[in-house]
Amino acid sequence: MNILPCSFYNRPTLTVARELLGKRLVRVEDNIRVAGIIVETEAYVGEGDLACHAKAGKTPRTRIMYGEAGKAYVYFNYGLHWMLNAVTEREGFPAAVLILAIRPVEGLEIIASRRGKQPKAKWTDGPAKLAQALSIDKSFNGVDLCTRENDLWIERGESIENKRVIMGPRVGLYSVPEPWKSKPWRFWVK
DNA sequence: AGCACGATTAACT
DNA sequence: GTTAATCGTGCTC
Repeated sequence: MNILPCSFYNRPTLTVARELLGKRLVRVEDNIRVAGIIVETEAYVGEGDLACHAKAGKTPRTRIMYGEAGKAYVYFNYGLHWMLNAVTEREGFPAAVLILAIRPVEGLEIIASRRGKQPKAKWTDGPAKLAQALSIDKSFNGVDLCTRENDLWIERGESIENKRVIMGPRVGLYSVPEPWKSKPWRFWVK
């Protein structure tokens, strides 16, 4: 079985964010695989991280992040967009890894049908773009990513050497105070 | 019940 | 570089 087990996610969030690079995000629609290699992630770590939604504590929205590692946390933003996260760390500690970008490798026709108005390089190079390309919305909030049952999981993929990995500040955190705004908790493949 | 704002995107100039 | 699109969430009254 190539699917990453829940134990993969039940570790420090920064470690999971780094190791998700090169893994294969898989979505199954009508028995057709739509998938891509993860090339960019960000870590959101606990109530103390003022960039993390869990800064507001346990609410209906953040409830999933307090649950078991290996669940999907999907939320709606800017009144338009869905974002996919993987919940990390032990139950009770709210943390997750946001999947920011993938490189499409399977189901290219389906992706093109949803993203074809844009050039290929921009099909899945943002969190809301890949959610649209893989048809991920609120119905996936809270689903288990560690099984084949929910038509959404993450598999082993490519090995990414450290020298190909760049770390930098997370994006889009306009009103987040320092030092959280500048924490180098974004990881991407060169 | 009302309000300000957001882990973005695409289409502008 | 700037900006509209668009609504759920969490906070205040």
